[in-house]
Amino acid sequence: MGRAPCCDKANVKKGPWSPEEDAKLKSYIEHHGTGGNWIALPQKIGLKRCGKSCRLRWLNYLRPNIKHGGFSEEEDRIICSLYVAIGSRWSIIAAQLPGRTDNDIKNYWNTKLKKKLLGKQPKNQQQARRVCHKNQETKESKDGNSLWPTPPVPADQFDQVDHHVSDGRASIRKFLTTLGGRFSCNYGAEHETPLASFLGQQHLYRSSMDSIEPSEQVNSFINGCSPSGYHHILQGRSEIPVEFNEMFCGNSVKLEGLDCFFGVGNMVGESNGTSTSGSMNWNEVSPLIYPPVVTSYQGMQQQYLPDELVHLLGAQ
DNA sequence: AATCCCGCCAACCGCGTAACT
DNA sequence: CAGTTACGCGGTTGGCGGGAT
Repeated sequence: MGRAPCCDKANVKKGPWSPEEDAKLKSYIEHHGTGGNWIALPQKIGLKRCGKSCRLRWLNYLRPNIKHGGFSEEEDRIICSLYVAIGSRWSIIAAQLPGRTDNDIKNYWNTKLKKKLLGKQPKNQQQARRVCHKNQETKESKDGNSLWPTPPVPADQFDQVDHHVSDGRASIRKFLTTLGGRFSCNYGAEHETPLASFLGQQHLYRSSMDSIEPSEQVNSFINGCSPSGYHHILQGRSEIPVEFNEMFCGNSVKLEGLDCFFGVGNMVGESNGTSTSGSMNWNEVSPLIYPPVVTSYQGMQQQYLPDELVHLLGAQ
C-alpha cells in the first residue's frame, strides 16, 4: 500500500530557504504558534514548503536562542560523555545543551568531534581515503593495523558470550572507570541538568587510569544491571558506539578493563589483519563491533539506564 | 589560473511511533 | 482493534567554499 506522502511533492519548493521565507515563517510562528499542525502551516502562511521542512527550519535556525558553532570544551565533553552513554540519540544530547540543535550536534560530531577523538588513531586510518585515491601503497597500509577483521557473527552464537557475564559487572565498572574516570554526583550547580551533572565530570582524556574508583552512582547503575541486562548490553543494545570501539582497537594504549568487550588477546595490537576467521575465535570478539538490530529501546531505558536518564528520556 | 579534492553543513528522506478516528 | 495521519528522529545527500596540486 505504501506510505501517503506528507505533502504534494510537485508543488513544494526544496533547497535552501530564502530570507523572505524565513521571515514569513518566523513572523507567523511568533504571532500564532505552530497551531499543532506543521503540515497545514505552510498553506496558512503561503509558503510552498513541506511541513516537515518548515518544522526543521524553525527548530534548527529560526527559533530564539539558537547557537551555531563555537562549541566549548565543556560542550565537547558532554557530547562525548552522552555519546558513550546513549549513542547517537542526538535529540537527547541536544536537550542537555541549551541552544544547540540535534542537527547541529550531529554535524559537529560527524565532522569534527569524532575526528578529534579518532585523531588518536594511527594516521593511516584517517588518511586512507586520500592515500587510496592516489594509489599509493603506504607502509601503514601494509602493516595491517588498519584492517580490523569483520567476519559476521551468527546470531545464535551471541549466547556464547554468556561466559563473560559472570564477571560482567566488574568489567563494566572497570570499563566505565577507564572511559570516564570518576563519575561523581554533583547536583546543585545552577543551570546544570542532572544528566549533565552525572556525566559532566568524566575525563575522557585522562592519561593515567591508576587508582580511580567509580562513584557510588556508577556502582549503583552497574549493580542495577541484571545479568540478563548485561547480556542485553553485550548483545548490542550497546551503549558503546562503534566509533569508540574502533578508537580503542586502533589505539596503541592498552585500556584495562575492556577484556570482556574485546576478548582476551583480540583487543589491541593482536588483530593485525593477518588472522582469518578460521584461526580467530570470534566468540571472543566484541559483539559491540556487530551491533544487532535494536528491538526494545523502551525496555532498555527502564532496565539499564540510570534513573536520571530514564526520567529524562521519559520526559521527552 | 585551472582543476581537483575534501570538509562542512543545511536540508532531505524514510522509518518508527504516538495520537487520533 | 485496526487503519490513518502527523510528528520526531537519525541517517544520508548534495551544494558550496576553500585548500591542495
